[in-house]
Amino acid sequence: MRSQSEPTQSAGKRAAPPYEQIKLFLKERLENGHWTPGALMPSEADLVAKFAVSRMTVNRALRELQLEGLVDRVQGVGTFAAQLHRVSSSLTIRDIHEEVLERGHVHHATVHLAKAESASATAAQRLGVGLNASVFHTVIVHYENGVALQCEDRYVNPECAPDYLSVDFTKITPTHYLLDVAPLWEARFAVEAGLPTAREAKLLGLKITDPVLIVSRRTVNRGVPITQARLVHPAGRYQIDGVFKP
Amino acid sequence: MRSQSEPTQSAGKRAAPPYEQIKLFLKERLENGHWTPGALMPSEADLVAKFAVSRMTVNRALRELQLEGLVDRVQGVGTFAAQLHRVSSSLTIRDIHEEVLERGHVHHATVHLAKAESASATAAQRLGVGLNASVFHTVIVHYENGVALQCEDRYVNPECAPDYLSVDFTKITPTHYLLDVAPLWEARFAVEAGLPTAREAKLLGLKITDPVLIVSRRTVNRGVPITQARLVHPAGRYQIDGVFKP
DNA sequence: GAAATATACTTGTCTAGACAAGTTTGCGCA
DNA sequence: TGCGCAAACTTGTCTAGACAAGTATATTTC
Repeated sequence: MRSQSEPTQSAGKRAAPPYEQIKLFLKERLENGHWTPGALMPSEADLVAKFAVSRMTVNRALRELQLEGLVDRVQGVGTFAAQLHRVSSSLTIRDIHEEVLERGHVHHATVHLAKAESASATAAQRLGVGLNASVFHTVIVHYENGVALQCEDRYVNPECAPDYLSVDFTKITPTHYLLDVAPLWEARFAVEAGLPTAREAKLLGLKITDPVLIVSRRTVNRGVPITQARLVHPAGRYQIDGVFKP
Repeated sequence: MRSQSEPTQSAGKRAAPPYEQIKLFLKERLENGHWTPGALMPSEADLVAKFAVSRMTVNRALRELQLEGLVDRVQGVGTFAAQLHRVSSSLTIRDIHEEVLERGHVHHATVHLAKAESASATAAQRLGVGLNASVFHTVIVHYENGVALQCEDRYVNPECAPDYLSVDFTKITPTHYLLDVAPLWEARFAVEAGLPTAREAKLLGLKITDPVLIVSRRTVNRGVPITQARLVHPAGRYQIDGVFKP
């Protein structure tokens, strides 16, 4: 017969493995403030005794909480409840198509430019290639339920995606396509406010004095630039959201 | 004598433990494209043989790569190189003081409002408390090297931080203070472009037609609202950056 | 040739040690 | 009373199994 604190099995659906039950127990204690940030938590030995499991099982639970940023561990000292500021302020920028679908809305795109060019100084600087290098350049507008949501101005390195220009970007986003053909290993991006260019204003149905949210993103693999995109969104029509709840 | 592929120890500094060496080996192979996303990677048994370690050691390496989003694992099938789009698009919003210091610059703050109020409809809605509930309200401008960078308009729940108004916010940021006294467990935030209010424009030295980057952030613990902040940044003076490189 | 079954392979998870390494606490001695 | 050392506690990491559970492959049977 298992002790009261021993990881148990419920009727019907399979119970979570003991290491997950221990994680959940500790998470709940953290959530209800039993240990405020900086507070010392029970040692591995304590938890081994409490849950009647092996130390490796307890260790896995604690290490995963540590990797999730919920606890801090110091060799020889102990395990402490963590302050959650850093982990609670993370957010993820999504592919526009996926984002719109997740809202239960309809995404469509119109292609306004798709051609090979010699890189201008701006293009070269944005993509990280040499002046006059051959680059692919697309300008696409994305809509949610018929409303312009994003103007995507993108340069692509032909070396990484030679067939880029033959793709129908009314059916698949460049982001999605490039994921398949040009896997990334590094990315840099920035989020800022600004004003649209005249062209962007026109494509988005804005005045050039209307504020926009600009996400710039550049991806690289093995030192080779893959793509650089400038994603422009009308203020009031688009925001990036984040939620944190362990 | 250790085999060629056995985790080894280098002269001088202590070698990484075997599980970390295996992670590094696999990361390097992933980085150089040896396995492109979706490709099947060696099984745990293969890696056990290759590195002459126990299966638990290999398992830990793979599981941590999985938690970092670099590989996908399917029980009974195998381990696969992951597509990195989602994990590569994450970024973290920092405390302004810490961010400025990290750039090697000087941060200072001026306090323009710090008082207890009855929550207006706007304040109540923003913080998630009842209309006319007592709330603390501060308006603070943060500078980097003397240049206004952020106007912070914040409401705080007195229940969570009763001594909030007695704090000198020219010496510590509200974010930092609240971290200590009112640990969070949940957070919601949004990043968008917009225009400043007349007051924000004045405090930031802007015209009300100048675009701004607005970060809204609300934190909660055990269902109780802690704080809500509207952080307004002049376009051109501030951006949120992210870098991804496993 | 298809279906059923067995076998093999793979990940998921656990145990019960073990030793390394770091830190804290307690004890003995000057 | 303070210092040095030993003991105890704690996390870091590893081993060598073991069994569970999922999937893929091979074999057997109809």
